Amino acid sequence: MNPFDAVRSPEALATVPVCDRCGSRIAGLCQPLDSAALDEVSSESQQTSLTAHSMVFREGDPAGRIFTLVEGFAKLTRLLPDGKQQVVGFRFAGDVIGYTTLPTYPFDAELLTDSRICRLERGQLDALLRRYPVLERRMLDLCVQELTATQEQLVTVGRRSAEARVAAFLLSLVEASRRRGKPCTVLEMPMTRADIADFLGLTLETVSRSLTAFRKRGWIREPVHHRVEMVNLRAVSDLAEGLS
Amino acid sequence: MNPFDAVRSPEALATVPVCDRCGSRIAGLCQPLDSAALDEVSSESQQTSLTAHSMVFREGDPAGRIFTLVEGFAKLTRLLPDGKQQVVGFRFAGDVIGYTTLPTYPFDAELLTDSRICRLERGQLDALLRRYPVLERRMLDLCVQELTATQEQLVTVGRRSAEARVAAFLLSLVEASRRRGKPCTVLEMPMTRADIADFLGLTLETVSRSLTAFRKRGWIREPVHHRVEMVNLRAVSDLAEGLS
DNA sequence: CGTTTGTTTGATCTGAGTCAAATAAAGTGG
DNA sequence: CCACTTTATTTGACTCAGATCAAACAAACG
Repeated sequence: MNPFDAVRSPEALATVPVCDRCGSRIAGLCQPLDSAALDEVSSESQQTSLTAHSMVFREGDPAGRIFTLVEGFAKLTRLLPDGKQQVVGFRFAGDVIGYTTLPTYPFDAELLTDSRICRLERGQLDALLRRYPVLERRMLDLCVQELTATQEQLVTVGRRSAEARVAAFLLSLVEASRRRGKPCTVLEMPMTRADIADFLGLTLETVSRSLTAFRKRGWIREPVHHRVEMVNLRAVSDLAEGLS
Repeated sequence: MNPFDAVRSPEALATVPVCDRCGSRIAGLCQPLDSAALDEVSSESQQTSLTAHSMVFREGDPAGRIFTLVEGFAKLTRLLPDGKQQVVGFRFAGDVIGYTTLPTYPFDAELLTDSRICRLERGQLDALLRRYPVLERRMLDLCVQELTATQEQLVTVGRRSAEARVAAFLLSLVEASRRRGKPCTVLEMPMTRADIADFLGLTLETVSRSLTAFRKRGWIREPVHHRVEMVNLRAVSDLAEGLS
């Protein structure tokens, strides 16, 4: 009855059926739907595999589709008038990409790795929204979540030192991994130093220097390219909090 | 029919009845309601006058109410672990404050001036949402708007020089004034240099120096305290865009 | 009218940007 | 599979925008 219950009782999610297309018990759009509804969504949505560096959509494209990232990593970027890019966020398996009430997408979405994405046409989405009003609430929840995360990011970029920003970024990777149900200390990190820098409002050299410093202090390891191991999570989070 | 139409046709807003309590043809929550619905909301909402520096709510308070700022100015802030504050946004007459699907407010809301606010209990809001499903869509629209603005702010704070940030801030005041239907070159600016600095990720000294520089270049004037006159809007917006 | 709070301005310092060059890794086509 | 190109990362030297520290001034306030 109370439309806020969905958020108040996250433990209820465990009982929700999982969309076999989107695999999205985690964070996807379909989370609040029952099995019948899931079948309908499944039958209307298209799943595709795309290679790294594909554009899911571009800033300014008519926002005609909504996507769930089933497998892989993506970055969301805006192009500045002076040609530089600002990364406004990263997306992980289970995340929804491209839901907006605006007529066009407000940023580029580019895949960082080979990925599978689940695609839903806006017309179909509208029909689903009419049939399952709970979905509209779901979209609002996702939007609030994203807004809160963006405000958090604003604090990080606005007030923290370079190393603290990089530390906060590493923690956000840990958090994203936890959300996907893999609370593991070895994390995929498919973004380049330049991507991270554009996300944090730094230069790629400064990001590199910070990560090198963390490595030398024994806080992290990079066993292979595009993978970090968090050795001393405590030290990293203290630095991120500014308690250095 | 199409739930996105509300956003696609902003010109339709002119025909929407105005909430006499909230005065919110501009941006308020009640915008999409018809007269009958407005009467119901009016009878259930409370209007109060509050003095400058009152807290509308604090970060972490149970999010039991939603507010419309009828008259006045507010700032939204988050407190960092190290005690510094980040201003995540300013709010103007007509804006909604405190709508969230989270169980608690994610930031402080403090009034900058004597203000009138319209208050709605969450239980009443839930009832309204059930009765007027269009309101849920409205909340989603507002959330998307806010998200877009916050991402914009992220770009400003992450990538622009100090003067460009201050210029962008001034432009956002102009834009907010325009949204309230007063496209005027003399603007209320009730926030202190420290507030602006905390919003832009700068120090108050740097904000002061930037504004002084703009004044010396004849781009702005400050006829009285807490009021700016935009003399050369073009110069300011060129600087904000980084075309300086 | 004294006190508090906000603003301006100056002098100095420093964290992160810039420029540059050396590796290292990942593609790519023969 | 290997030479060759391209792209990503690291490291060093130098610079500068903006922070910090400090003090004078102005406005608001009780």
